[in-house]
Amino acid sequence: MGRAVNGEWLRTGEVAAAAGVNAQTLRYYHRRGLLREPPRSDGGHRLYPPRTVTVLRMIKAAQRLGFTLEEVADLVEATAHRRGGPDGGLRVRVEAKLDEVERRIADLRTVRETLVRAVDAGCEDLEACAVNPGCPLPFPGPADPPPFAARRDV
Amino acid sequence: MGRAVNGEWLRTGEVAAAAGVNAQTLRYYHRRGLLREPPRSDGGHRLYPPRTVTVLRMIKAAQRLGFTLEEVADLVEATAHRRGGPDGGLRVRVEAKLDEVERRIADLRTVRETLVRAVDAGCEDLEACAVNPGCPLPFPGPADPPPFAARRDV
DNA sequence: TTGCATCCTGTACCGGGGTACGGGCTTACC
DNA sequence: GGTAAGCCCGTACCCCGGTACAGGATGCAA
Repeated sequence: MGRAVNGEWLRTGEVAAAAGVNAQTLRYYHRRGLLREPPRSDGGHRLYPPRTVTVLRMIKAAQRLGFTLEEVADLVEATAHRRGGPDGGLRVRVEAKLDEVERRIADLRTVRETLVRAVDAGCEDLEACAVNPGCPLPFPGPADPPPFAARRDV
Repeated sequence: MGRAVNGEWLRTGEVAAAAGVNAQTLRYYHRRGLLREPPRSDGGHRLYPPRTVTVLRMIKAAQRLGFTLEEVADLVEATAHRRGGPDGGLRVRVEAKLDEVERRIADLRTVRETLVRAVDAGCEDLEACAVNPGCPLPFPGPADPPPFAARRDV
């Protein structure tokens, strides 16, 4: 398909399709500061250079690695201007995210152990569990109003 | 008059404080169907039995185990009416959640490996990475512009 | 020149889990 | 019986990552 606009420029829908995102998402990313506004046609339609597709794929890749859009915006901005060294602080940010991911894994492992113990204990009623000291569910906080002493130990 | 209702009943703020939640959260849980509406005073103030505090702690415990409020509502409803067996299907639900948590852990482990490789590779520019075959970042789809791929899901 | 696809903007909405605000009534204590 | 704290209700707002819709304007080919 001969790319009408002399093969150099892509329209919103083309970029979106090539990157596998919704066209509305492009506008959203402009608002969020993740993408710079591209030049426009005389009629006001955005005309993107082909590398925008690459940028979008990069954004999606970073998201899959657990970066929020705000963090991605910062990543893009930092590496574009090479703030904080030759890599724009990219390595530092990746390492921080790695720590974060490791903490989340650890948390989830705790959750998993608790669920396993709950299955083993064969709890059969949430309310009974709440007052049963053998129940492994992690009840929060201090004392109940008297007759109902829920478990302590968080 | 006198300490209304003789120490048996708790007011919204007392329940909230005892369970460690915001008082507004109680009303929210009523709307979400997680808590039944309690009786009211003549003036229309809610008067809770002390076990509501236990129920709230139970809800918080379930949330920490990864259940959404919708799932918790279902859990409460199921065990209250003992749908699907003596435990109201509690065990099945806990096992399902356990699977979910394990999948989540596996996903995060993949993410972690990718981050580790990214650090090792010393990527110094997101855009360079995107076109560098040695870069471990998980770019979606094929190379730069065309093939109109439409992958969804992250 | 017409006709249709695509694009533009602003605004509203989804789900998840709440929190905050304002105006008015109740309760508790002195 | 006065006063302040506490509660009532409806509604709006928060974050996050988008998605949808309405009502016009453009682009492009036949």
